[in-house]
Amino acid sequence: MQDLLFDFISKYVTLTKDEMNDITSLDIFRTLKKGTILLKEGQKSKDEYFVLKGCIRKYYIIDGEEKTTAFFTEMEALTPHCAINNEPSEYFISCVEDTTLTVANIDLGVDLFIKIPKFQIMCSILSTEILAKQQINFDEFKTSSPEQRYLNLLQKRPDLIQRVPQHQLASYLGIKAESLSRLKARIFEKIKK
Amino acid sequence: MQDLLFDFISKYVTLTKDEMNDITSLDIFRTLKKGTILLKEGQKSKDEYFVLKGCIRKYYIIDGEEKTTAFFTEMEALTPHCAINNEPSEYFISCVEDTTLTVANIDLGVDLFIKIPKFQIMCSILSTEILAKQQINFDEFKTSSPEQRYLNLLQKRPDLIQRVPQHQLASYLGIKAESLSRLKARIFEKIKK
DNA sequence: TACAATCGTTAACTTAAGTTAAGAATTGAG
DNA sequence: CTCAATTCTTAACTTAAGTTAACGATTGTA
Repeated sequence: MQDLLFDFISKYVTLTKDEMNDITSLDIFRTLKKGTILLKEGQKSKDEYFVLKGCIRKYYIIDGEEKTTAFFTEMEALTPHCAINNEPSEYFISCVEDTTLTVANIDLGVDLFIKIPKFQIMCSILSTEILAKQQINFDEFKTSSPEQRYLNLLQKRPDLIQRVPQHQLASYLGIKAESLSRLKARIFEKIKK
Repeated sequence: MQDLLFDFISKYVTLTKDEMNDITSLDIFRTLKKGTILLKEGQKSKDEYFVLKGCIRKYYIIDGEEKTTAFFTEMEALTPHCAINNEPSEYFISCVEDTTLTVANIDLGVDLFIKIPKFQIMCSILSTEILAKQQINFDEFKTSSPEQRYLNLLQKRPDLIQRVPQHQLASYLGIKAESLSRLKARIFEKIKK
């Protein structure tokens, strides 16, 4: 399982055997059951997550309703806002499936930067990449209808539609579960003709 | 006008007189007329912008229609996607008002990093800040209705509503201009009661 | 100043999302 | 295996956004 992490890292920087051992000895790998809550609203935590296998989701509870705003699957990283600003979290993070991930305290990350300076390079590349992706996602979301968003998701992350409960997917698309059902039926009608 | 830039920088790092002179001598300040187009779809450019006074907007043309996805006002920076990936731009950038900004080639930015290493620190702080803001904005957008988005904007960026054409504001809120007019009338009705 | 273009609003009508409720299918726990 | 909870879909109705068109106000330009 750790190999998944090292394969990922190797795309950005080359680690020595010693450095890999340093990382392994940190004991940051966790396997969690579906439904496990990693972070709750109001909670302070400095943990960052990197998904190796499985899927986690970020959601708000607004007026008693869950609003899912993001999913993170294999090789995706999530640094909760509260880990940066040290304020109580405004959202929840939980496992959509049984999930294996790394849980790294953000301060421990800083230690690593000292021990393995090339990690800084990787992180600055990664954060640029994530920001760019984020901006494109936001633009696409703003400029398209729920139906277009669904079709777009079908192209870009077809796996998500299969592995995620539909009511979570609906709020991820900015609509209600009932609307998603109708929307899918509508699309299916069009294809049939 | 340059003082605005140095005031901004001073929040992150302290520059010496020499360093300030280095920056001034780069001749990166531009004042542009309302309506000036900084970047067109399909164009390749390595320029990054930092608004000192005025307002610029980023928009797509989709099926012949302008879709505005972002505004940048005083002390906000915009690095177009094409400046990073060196692909033709997918969107336009133009001046909403007469605008003074810095235009810096991204390669020139790299030179600066070598000449003034502390700029790297500032940039990594800035990119973390921007990513965090971006994520919160996206979450707010996803979890709220057009009406809530408008009310939210009224709280957070009341100036935008005044200085920006309503049809541009509408697409920024993810709706059509006519819907924005109705939405405002609706809100006004509620307040009147 | 005069004329054209752009802009903002209103109205009537269409389409799709929100709401409420119900029921079938699936999942999970005991 | 069984029962309860969760999930997904469908339906009927409401609300709001999209569409098309018109019109007055504002802006920019010749």
